[in-house]
Amino acid sequence: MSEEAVPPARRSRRGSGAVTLHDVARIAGVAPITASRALNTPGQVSVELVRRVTEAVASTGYVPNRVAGGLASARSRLVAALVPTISGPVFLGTVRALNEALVAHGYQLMLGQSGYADSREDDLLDALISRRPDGIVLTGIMHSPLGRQRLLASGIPVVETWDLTPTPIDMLVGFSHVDVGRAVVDFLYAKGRRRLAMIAGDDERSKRRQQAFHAAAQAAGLPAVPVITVPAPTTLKSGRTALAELLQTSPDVDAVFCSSDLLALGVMTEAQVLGVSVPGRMAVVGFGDLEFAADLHPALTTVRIDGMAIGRQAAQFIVDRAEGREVAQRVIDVGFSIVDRDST
Amino acid sequence: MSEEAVPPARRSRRGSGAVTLHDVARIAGVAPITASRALNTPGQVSVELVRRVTEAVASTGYVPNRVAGGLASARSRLVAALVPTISGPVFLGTVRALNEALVAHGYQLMLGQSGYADSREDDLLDALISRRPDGIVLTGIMHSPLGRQRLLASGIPVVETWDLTPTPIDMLVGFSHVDVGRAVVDFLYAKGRRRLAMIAGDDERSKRRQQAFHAAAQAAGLPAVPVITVPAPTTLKSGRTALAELLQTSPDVDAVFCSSDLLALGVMTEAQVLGVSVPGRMAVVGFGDLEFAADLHPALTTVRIDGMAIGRQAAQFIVDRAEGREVAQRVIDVGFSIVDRDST
DNA sequence: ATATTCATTGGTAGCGCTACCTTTTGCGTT
DNA sequence: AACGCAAAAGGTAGCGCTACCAATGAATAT
Repeated sequence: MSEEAVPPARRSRRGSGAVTLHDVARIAGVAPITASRALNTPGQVSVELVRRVTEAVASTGYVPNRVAGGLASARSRLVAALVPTISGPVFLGTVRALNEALVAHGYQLMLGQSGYADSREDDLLDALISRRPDGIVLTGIMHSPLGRQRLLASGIPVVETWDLTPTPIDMLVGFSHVDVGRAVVDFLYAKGRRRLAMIAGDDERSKRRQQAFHAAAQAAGLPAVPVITVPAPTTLKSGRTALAELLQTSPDVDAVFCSSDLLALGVMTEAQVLGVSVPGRMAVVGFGDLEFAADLHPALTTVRIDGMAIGRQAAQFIVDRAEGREVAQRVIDVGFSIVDRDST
Repeated sequence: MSEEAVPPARRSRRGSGAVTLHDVARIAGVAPITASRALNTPGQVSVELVRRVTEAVASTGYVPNRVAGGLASARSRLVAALVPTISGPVFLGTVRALNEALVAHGYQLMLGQSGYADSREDDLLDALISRRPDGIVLTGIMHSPLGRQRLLASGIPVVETWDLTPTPIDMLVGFSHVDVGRAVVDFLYAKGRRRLAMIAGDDERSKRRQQAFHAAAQAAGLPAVPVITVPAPTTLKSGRTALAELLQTSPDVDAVFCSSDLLALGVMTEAQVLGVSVPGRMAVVGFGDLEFAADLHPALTTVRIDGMAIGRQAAQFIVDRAEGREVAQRVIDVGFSIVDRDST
């Protein structure tokens, strides 16, 4: 006689309790899919419905769940950046500009710090790929064959930066470290310097600059270039100790090319302590043109890299790819310049 | 007579084509859910099956899709960090340590840069919340009422850092800027300095230190403290110009408290140019104890904040919450110390 | 008047994973 | 031999959103 017992209108057993797009749609009196369009592609929905949906969003405090959106659309709108360390000020401008450009397009940046050791890089790469980012930006070039294979297999757009290579994985924004080494030799030679030295970090790119520097000096008929290698990341302190060591072994050096501005600051600090006049007895050239370089005393001559431009271009590459546009020019050389200030 | 036509074994209309957990399970000859457990909670699965699943993973190059996992489990394993700018070196150590600690627990860090203007903060907050992070770390305190409400409503664990407040949103790791201002006055007074000045960034926390500095000097019966305010983020350049300006109006100042080490470096640079001896005629105190402070010449006396400890503790807070552990002590004062070096 | 287009709205079916529950298996107990 | 019980394995049903397709009606073309 009695109806079958009504099934206990059981509330979804999971569910965060947060406002969902369905709630918004119900309140606005439209279908969920219409609410989705009203928010994502309002051009496809009548003005009236967009208004109602917008109102419902405001009244509920709805914040879309982009985890769900990402799963459904296979576009996470997340981009991963892989840097050796965020502490080194060199890549900071790149990361900042990258982040700003991405946020402007509705993307978010995930940070990955590999350390200067390659070993952790592969694990980190898997952790990042598991988030299915729409792009991966590497500072430097991926050398590990496993890493390359992993990236290729993932199908995720990749931008390598801060270097050039004839065999990029995908896209690239960088400049030639070999050219930098050569250009600094030419620059110092033109200034009348003949006894050149270099203080270089032990990372891949520093080494490349150092070798080119060495080779160019030799080609110019200059005496052998003493090189002091310091561990990455470079610091003011290692600049100081490196100069002290350098002057011990090669007291007649008249120009030092440092592989970072921080190193150069250390060199200038130590020079002042030792009573070595800059640029009088010794010229100093830095690398990076960090914000403080222009305001040191003496103002630091340095190799200027537009790290922010690198970041912006990397963001552009990835956004273009994510929106389905073909990237015509996959390799961009942003070049560099030597900013001639008072330390040379 | 004939069987019904076999439905066209239509390949899923979407799908990225990537290897999924189902593929792995099929190859290992187990149910998908068992494969999931073999990877996430291997203790619940027999050794034999774990081995087969692991093998299948290796043979296919499977990388789990944490977007899907995050949706299903309502745990994204993503943490958002909101900083004014990544360029200011002050928070860098915190972000680095935070990231390292999070990665060690399988979490990934998302970066949000609000700029020093509050206006963009609310939008950015929504963008971050839409990713449903398992935690949000703020550098500084959230003051915007809208932002506070948004955060509270989201139910996401929040850690405010680098400051103290009687009304934290949730959890907090910081120290008292007021105490810093006072302590530096005491320190300089004990060193015999009487004509104190301050060069302060125009951000919230600098201002608080500055006011306390001012008040403490007054309380000690010292003459009025001239203050030069410079825009955030602070730079070496603004330190130089600020000192020049300061000496113009108050030539008899014998101690300057700078609201960042970079500012202090600028002050020392300018002092050297102007022939003002440090610490002879003027003492300089920085803030932050950045890596380079100890190696300047003269070595910089500065307020040491353990930014990395702040980052690690913030990570601990969030991981604890995410794993369902109750956080007993929600507010941690990491304190500070004055590192007495040669500039005072 | 009919066919054809287009703009707008809605319905269905997943995306790849895990929470929750059920079933099966292996083993010791009485 | 029947039972109980824990461990191991599997089934089902979503998480909240969007791609794809279908339906509707209005406007235009023939």
